Amino acid sequence: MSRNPRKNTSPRATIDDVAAEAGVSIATVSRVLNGITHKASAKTQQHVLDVVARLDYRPVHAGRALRTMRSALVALFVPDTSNMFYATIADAIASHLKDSGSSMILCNTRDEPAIQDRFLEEMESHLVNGIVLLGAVDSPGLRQAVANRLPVIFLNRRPPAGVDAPYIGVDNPLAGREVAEHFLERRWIPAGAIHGPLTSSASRGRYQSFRTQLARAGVKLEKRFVQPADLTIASGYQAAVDMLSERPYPRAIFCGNDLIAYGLYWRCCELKIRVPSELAIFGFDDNPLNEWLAPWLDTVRVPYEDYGAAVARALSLLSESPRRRIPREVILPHRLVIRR
Amino acid sequence: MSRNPRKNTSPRATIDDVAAEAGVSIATVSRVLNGITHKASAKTQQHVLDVVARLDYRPVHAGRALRTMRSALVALFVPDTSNMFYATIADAIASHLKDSGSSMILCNTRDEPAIQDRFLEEMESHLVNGIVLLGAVDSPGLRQAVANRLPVIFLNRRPPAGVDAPYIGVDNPLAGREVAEHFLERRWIPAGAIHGPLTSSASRGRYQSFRTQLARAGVKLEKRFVQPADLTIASGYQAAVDMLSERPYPRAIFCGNDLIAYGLYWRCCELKIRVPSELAIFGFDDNPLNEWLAPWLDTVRVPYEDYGAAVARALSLLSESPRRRIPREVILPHRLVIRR
DNA sequence: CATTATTAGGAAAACGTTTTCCCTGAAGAG
DNA sequence: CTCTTCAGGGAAAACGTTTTCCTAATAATG
Repeated sequence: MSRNPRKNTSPRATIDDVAAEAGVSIATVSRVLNGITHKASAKTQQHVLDVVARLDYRPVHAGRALRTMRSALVALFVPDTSNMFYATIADAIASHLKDSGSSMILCNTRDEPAIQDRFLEEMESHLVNGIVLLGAVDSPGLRQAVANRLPVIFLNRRPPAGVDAPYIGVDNPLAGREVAEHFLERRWIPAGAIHGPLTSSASRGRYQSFRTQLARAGVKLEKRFVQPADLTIASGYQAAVDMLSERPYPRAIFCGNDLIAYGLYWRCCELKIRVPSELAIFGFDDNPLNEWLAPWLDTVRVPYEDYGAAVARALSLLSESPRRRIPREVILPHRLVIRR
Repeated sequence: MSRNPRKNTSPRATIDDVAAEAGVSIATVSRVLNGITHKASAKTQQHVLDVVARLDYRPVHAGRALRTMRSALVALFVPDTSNMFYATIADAIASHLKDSGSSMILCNTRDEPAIQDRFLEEMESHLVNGIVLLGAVDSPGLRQAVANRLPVIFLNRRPPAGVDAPYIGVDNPLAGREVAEHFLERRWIPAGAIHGPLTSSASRGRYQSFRTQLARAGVKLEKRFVQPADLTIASGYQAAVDMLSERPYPRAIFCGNDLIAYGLYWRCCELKIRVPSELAIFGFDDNPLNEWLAPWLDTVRVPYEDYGAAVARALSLLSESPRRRIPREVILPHRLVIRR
């Protein structure tokens, strides 16, 4: 019978109300709701479910979390919310999480270690079931978190050296080589590159293997045709200003991501450089806006949609067997997108 | 002294550990951490804080939530995560929430009532401190939620008729009138419009007062120069295909938002219509990408940044005085952005 | 028939907080 | 000196779950 006979004043029914109304104990209600079928007869189960529906009972997560020390929450860390590429991945992940009953807390780290660490602490306090680091940056708190066995997953950027945690992403070095091959086929020489921060494994992998693959074919990147940039439009624009300060221009430029490519394109417009006939631009990510706003852009398509399922799968493995071996990395397929 | 002498095996310290270590009761620890200064001497407070720091203690939210029936969570409902306009607002809100110690759960409703209702139920179970509806859609669950006194706030779109809840947003009808005035000044006649779903108070307000203001000056919108669309690029493109199927074209078109304008622009490019000299395009929102990708677009700037503070403020009012009168609406200033 | 195994379910402990009482000692008022 | 007030702090209840034991009745086995 109900444990707590006090009448419930709030508009919401609790498990006690359900138990009282159904004439069973709260243990039974809990078990039925959690699908523990072998502890209650079919008749009882159905009866409880009926009462649950009638009272519109829904368990409060806090109670469950307190008992099980696991919440129905997953945190997604994103370095830049304004990048649609990340937004799309966030959406894919959120929709898969919803299928497994979890909600997603969004944390914008702005690529700053201090902010990331504050969020890591906060998410630990929330007992989140997973911390998905889309574009993590190295930080003391990150290493601490992994050491404390927090359920972290690295997305898109590999864990920093010495940190052992699962990784999901594309094969950046392979993609970089393929882009180089494309440059060579098209005789896009001299070639240039505006690469992202080399502290990021993704940016580094793309750029370095692009460069070495060209070198293998005897093509050197001129020093002034290589510029670093942050992964933003503004930064790409600035790099373009520097690189295109005098002629001759490179025949084509490989950019660390699509936003950099947007910035470069803007500068090309200002300089009346025709894209791609005069100067071709190659990006990375295949930002969903490209189709409409950047038909001039060749790029590497990263399979957003697949991220959602991959993350959901990794998280479920992580939670059901925190200590067992789970795949250390999942490599998703990319694809070069060449626009006419 | 400590209530629970059992040794804590987990890596994380609990309030019991802190109390034991500091030689005080858990009540005192709790009070110190919550800033109840008049229940502990300054010396005790400092001592407790020292121990808290030494043990790296951080309260588990679930315990607190269970006791207080309020979590440190706020839900943000968004109709379309892939719209950078919404992403930017989400970011502004999240960063203000973080300042007040809350985290943000992101819910993508896809503008569908059924999905919105599922999220509403889920968020109620999470005991969220606020549900911020950025672009709400009418639904049974929404009315239920307001009736149940859930802490909802309407952003950008007003609550549906008969629903009493606070609203934060711009003055859409005023903006629509101003755009009409601009059209008249520039002699942009004949004018056209691709408006968003008229079920949305925002889309309706913009479009209708644009139309009536033109009418007041004796300018009628021709029927074939008015098309409905969803607030997406693809839908804007489709509307443009229909509207521009034959000449003559309108001199300028007012779009329900910037994404529609992007779709329209794409069609103009296909048809070799010069923008804006031949056909001017006016959008709404001032998508952050415009600066770089859509220099041809005039638009209405909605003050993203102000949304964060306004929401944080409304939420704090809502939580500290759930029944007291709080402002029924907060109107933020907009501004016409006219690009050369 | 006597024993054992199984099924169905309940009582109560636990999870980590906050908060309501309550108590003690000391200071202040008369 | 007695009475009141107040500052400082503790014990324990409560929040809503899940889960570990435990028990009673029934079914299976010898």
